[in-house]
Amino acid sequence: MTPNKEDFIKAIFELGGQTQVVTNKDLVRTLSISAASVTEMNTRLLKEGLITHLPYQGVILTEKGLTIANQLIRKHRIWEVFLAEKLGYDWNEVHSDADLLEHASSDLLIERLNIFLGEPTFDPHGGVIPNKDGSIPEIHSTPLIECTKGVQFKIKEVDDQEEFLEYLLYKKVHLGKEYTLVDIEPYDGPLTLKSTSGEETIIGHKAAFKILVELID
Amino acid sequence: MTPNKEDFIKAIFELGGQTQVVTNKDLVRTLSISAASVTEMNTRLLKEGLITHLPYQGVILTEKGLTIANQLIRKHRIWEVFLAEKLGYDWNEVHSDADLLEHASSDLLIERLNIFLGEPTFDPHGGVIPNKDGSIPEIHSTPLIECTKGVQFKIKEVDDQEEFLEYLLYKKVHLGKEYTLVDIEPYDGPLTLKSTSGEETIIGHKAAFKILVELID
DNA sequence: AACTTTTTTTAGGATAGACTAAAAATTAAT
DNA sequence: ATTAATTTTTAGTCTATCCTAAAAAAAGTT
Ligand SMILES: [Mn+2]
Ligand SMILES: [Mn+2]
Ligand SMILES: [Mn+2]
Ligand SMILES: [Mn+2]
Repeated sequence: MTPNKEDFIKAIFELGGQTQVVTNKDLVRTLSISAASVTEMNTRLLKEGLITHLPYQGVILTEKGLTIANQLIRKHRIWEVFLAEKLGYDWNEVHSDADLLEHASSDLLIERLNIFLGEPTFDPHGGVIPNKDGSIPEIHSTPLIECTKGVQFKIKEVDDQEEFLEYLLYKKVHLGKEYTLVDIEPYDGPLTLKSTSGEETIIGHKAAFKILVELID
Repeated sequence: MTPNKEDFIKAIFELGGQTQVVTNKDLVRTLSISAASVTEMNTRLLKEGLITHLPYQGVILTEKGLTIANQLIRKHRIWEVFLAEKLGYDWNEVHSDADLLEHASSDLLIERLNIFLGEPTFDPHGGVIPNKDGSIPEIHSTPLIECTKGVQFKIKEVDDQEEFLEYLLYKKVHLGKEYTLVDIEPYDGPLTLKSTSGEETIIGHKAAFKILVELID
């Protein structure tokens, strides 16, 4: 296993490759490599039994590939917790360093780091940290976009694109914060949130897809 | 710069390449690669102006190469401090993980980690941590082998080969510990040390080359 | 159904790194 | 001074990863 293969498998997973066929096009866009390189990498991973390949359609992860993806994500997210909690990174800064460190971490290192961090369950974006064996703890949260006017909720997880995190930082939206959804405009209009302390925040319709919340009874 | 090049330059430095010519043979032994691969890497580094090459003799680091070596050693040693102090590694365990992490560390990460660790001066083996700009703080210690019978000293630095560190762990020799050199046998014989608490430790002649001490007046 | 656009694959190359085997140069030993 | 042993270099391959350009297949449009 090499860093490139690991990142490739992780990309397939993040594009839904556990359940759906992921197209070469998507991987070209995500990894910023040529279409030819994607075809090549597919061939390699197929030979190693990490993916199933449907010619001219795309790829799906095998059980083996899925385990590798989740173990890499475990490393990535544990490093993110370290960077955020111990080194004072903001949540929009952690991604690129964790993306390198994840490939330079022995299993022993990760386990010791995990203990040092107090065996966290979530990364700084609310992403759940997979178990050592590659399995994933069950989580129970709803996309904000599916909420109806009037409900109360708590922020549980957000998309980890750097620009989106900067946007949330600007909007003062962070994990654990509680709001009431006071308004949601039709025709893909904006959402108005009101925090427990009374400030109102307006966020765009598309942002509401990238925020997962837990409803408060 | 790639991990391989970095490690190669570091190896040249550790073999004395700042001042002496380092032979291909030495690099073959240190890096466990073929002689042909050493010649090849020499050609590459020469082209980049990181080394001076004397055909059929060996290589010396240029200023540029030296800076890269010291900056890599800085990263390596800062990681070693982290592994030992925060994750509970013994001093014989830190090397291999630090050897990977050093290549996956942005400058920003290292500076933040350095601050988190309290800007340490030495690594767990007493090796001095180079400055950010690649310069090296002056240090003042003597090889134990050069000490004479009767002197008192404090352990300042030890060779960082894994087996040697295990040996020292077994002999209960650690950084900062103070001893009196009660006996040193002629004909490359053993040395007898007596700690302040009274225990006597006998160590081999060759081990005394790998231990640096500071004399206590 | 035929034409156009998009996507995937193939073909042909490039670079970094590492290997073995053979040739050339240097050093050591008669 | 030869010969022998060691070390370095060259030549020829290999794998992983990336690329561009062209061909083939699939999807979209009239
Ligand atoms: Mn990565
Ligand atoms: Mn994350
Ligand atoms: Mn290294
Ligand atoms: Mn060290």
